[in-house]
Amino acid sequence: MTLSKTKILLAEDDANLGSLLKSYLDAKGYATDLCVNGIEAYNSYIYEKYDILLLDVMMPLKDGFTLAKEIRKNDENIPIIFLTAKSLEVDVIEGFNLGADDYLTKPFSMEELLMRINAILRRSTQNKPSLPKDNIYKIGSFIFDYNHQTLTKKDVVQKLTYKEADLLKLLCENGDETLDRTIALKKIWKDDSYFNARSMDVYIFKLRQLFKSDPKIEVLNIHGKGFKLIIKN
Amino acid sequence: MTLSKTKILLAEDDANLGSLLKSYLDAKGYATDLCVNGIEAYNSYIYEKYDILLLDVMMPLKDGFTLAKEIRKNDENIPIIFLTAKSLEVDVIEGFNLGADDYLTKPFSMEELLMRINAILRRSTQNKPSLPKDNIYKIGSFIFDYNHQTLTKKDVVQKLTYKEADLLKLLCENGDETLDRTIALKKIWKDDSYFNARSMDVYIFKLRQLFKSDPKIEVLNIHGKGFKLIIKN
DNA sequence: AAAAAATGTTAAAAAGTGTTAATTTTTAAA
DNA sequence: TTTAAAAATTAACACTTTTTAACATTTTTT
Repeated sequence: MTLSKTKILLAEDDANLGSLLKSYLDAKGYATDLCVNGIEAYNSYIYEKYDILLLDVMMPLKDGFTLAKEIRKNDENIPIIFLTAKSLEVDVIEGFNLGADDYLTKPFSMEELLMRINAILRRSTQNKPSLPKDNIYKIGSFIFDYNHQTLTKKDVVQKLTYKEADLLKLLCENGDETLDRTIALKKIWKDDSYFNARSMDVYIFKLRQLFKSDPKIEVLNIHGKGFKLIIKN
Repeated sequence: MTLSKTKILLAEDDANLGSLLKSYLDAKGYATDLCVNGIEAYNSYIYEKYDILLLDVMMPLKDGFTLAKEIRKNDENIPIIFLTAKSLEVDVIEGFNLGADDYLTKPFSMEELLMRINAILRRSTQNKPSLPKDNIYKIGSFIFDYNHQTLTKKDVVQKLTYKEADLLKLLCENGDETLDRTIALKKIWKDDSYFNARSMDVYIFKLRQLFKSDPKIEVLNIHGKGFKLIIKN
């Protein structure tokens, strides 16, 4: 399963900064389209579906504010971050009045930009159509319902404990990627220590017990990294 | 009808800046609680329900980052803006890693702060369940009226005790989030002790008894954390 | 190949919760 | 003010979940 990447539209007329940002963001796993002026950016926006827009305010042909105004006519909701060298108060206010989610003044660190992008995406993608999260996963011949903490096979309902359910959910969410030990420990146990790690190993064992009736399901250990849930067919 | 205001928790040890911000925000229609140190802010957080937290990073007794870490254990989702005089890169990164939504470096204009608060609230309140009218909640086939302390099914009216009603209200307010034991104990019993915790367990049992005629309603225990009211469909 | 590190497995200890009933405290009626 | 009823707390015991400990096995490093 290939998870589709988050799409970013970057409108920046400074070629150096633009390509630097694009390659940084792409390296971080995003799919970034770089446009060098407002017209080009608008065309890209029309033809592609983006998750977030990074707009330079001062650009040739069409400035960032005008561009944002046009885009907002189509989409009230798409996240926008303005990037600008100007730090005049009035501009910041105007930016936010256009429904901006953030307003960064150059120079900024790329890492901070990344953090801010993620902070916004965290909120904007969780409110997507699938609003009430079902949290129901199909695992081989089993149905795993996280909200009700149950694992069902045919008509046999198995009640899961909180930790079992949490760990299984993390494994499910990771698809065929490896779930890192440290990530799981921080998310579920809130702390990555020796004993918590051993506790997690016990839970991995318990999950394997739960699934042992279905030989197609395997909780694979990646030595020194973590675990991966694979469903053979 | 009095529309309830958006509640802001402002933790700022500089008394001048603090009261300036509070009066500005209050004038803009928010209900702002000002705390002058991290401990006080944590207590306010426990006892009140806020829509957004503005945390100074450097505060006496407990710094903003530590405070945020503790709060995040209870609520992964509540919006947090850090306010700080430090502009060191590493702090910004740490702030966002704690799940911050924004990070403002002093001095900032109050208008910009307001804009940033609104930009975040716009996204975070989108998926909030609409507030119940007059403290009346629909729970599966039951109607729970907090003001009258009654639980009604069809035409059968059950009178609830104070503690039953208080606890049920907290569970309802939490939606499908887990109601933390410690939070419930501090809010209802005013003190988190062993015996109060056992008392609360007895009340959980009583609530389950009240709902046992509707198998779709479940008061789920999250081991070591608290309880969660879920309505199956 | 031996040592070290990581993981698998099982069992016991510790912590937390469910349930019932007795006791104490509070409330409201006489 | 006294007293019965209701509400809340405390106690007791059963049970569940999680952690810790111990030892076996596998994988990686030296």
